[in-house]
Amino acid sequence: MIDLRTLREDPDRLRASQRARGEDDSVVATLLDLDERRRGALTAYESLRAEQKSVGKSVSTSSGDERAVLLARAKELAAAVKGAEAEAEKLAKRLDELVMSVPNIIEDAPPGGEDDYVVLEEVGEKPSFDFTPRDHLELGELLGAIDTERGAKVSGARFFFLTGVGARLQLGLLNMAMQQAIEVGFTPMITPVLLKPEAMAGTGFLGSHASEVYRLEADDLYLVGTSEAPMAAYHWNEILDGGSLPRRYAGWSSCFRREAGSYGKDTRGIIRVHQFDKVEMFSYCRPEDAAEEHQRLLAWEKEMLAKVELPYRVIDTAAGDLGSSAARKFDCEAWLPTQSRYLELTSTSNCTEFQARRLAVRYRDGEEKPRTVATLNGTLATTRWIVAILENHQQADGSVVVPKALRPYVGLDVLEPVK
RNA sequence: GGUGGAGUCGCCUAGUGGCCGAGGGCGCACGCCUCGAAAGCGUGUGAUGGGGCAACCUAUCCGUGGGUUCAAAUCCCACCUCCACCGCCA
Repeated sequence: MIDLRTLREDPDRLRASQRARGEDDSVVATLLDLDERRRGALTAYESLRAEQKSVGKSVSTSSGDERAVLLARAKELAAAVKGAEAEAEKLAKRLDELVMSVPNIIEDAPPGGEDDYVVLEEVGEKPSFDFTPRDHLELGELLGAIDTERGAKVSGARFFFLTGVGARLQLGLLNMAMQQAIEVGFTPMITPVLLKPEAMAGTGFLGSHASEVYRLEADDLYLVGTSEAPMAAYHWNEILDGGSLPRRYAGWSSCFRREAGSYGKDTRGIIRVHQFDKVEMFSYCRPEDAAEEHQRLLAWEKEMLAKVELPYRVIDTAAGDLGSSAARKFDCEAWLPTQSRYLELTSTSNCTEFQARRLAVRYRDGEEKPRTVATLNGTLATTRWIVAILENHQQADGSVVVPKALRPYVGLDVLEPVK
């Protein structure tokens, strides 16, 4: 959620951000008005309550007629306090709901919608084949690595089995990601994948993306779409020691997505699936360090992409295409030879204090007042990477060369067809 | 799933309707004492919202949410978490 104090001091910043996202900027005026009325109602309630407390006190020390008079007055006040409190709460609730619906204030993201991204960099060379390249599913079946047919039989569309070298490839890839993270000081984590409603709502995943989330009705729990959610909620309602920042976690989890509304899109293979595995970086840091931390996360993503020797580009996502928590987002997209397009492999977001404010994650230096931390996240590896690895490193006979850095983790230099 | 017990300020604990506007201890900070330190003594000690240039003032917070009452840490209801035991189970 955005900070009301910042809003009061500099409402134009939010107006500009809303416009860049292509959203309504009149919400600012509504917010300011509601905020003022709420503060007025709060003051009114507080003075009534103070009087009620002092009159109540004197009831206990008085007797006889005096006591009867005071008691009558106290009863009046009790009713008035109740009314004033209800009014203040009503306004606070309305303000709260409105504040929660406002997305984060962007930081330097290019204005516009989905297609208005800016390409920051292109890395590596797209492969050229002297044969007709096979797509990842054809390769996966040839290698005995991917079984979508049985995935569909057992669980339905957009489910799959990783078998044999497919399973080995994923384990190797994610292990390599974990190892890299550990080497630069991340705390490795294996997180819960079921979250309570409050935790899920706190991380912002029940907003506009609520229909993407699986819910277990009988237990009132949600399946996470990314370990960002449990890692963000990890320090929920805590005050961290300022000296411990930045705190970096690398979470390994399965991720679950309903993919509602994506019917007919990426239906072949394992590009868009209901369940996959991911190693995610998550960082808690001081707000003034967040932009720099964002660059670090991006650099670590690029390091991973270099290790698997994929051609890719880095894009600066446009404001209108950011999630509600993100102030800025960089995606790394690998080249997909058989579709002649780029496919998102990583995504790193700077959520500034937006996510942490809602979850009340703060830090303190010495005797100073607690301040809200900034949170950031970024992808280190996912199941989807297998798609790009298979396609880019394939050979004419259907075998796939394992990138050098990955070999020790997979235990194979080349994946050979099994049929 | 069942039964019983417990949740109070960073930690331990007092607290059975108004003297709790939460007491004490530990810890921590500052001061006194000391050549210096320890011990001892004294003072202070959280979060959040609102008001104020500020010192400060004010409201809320005793697991959470409701309720009773002029008044709730205290009484009532529901829920959550932890502990113990029983049952079931990978």
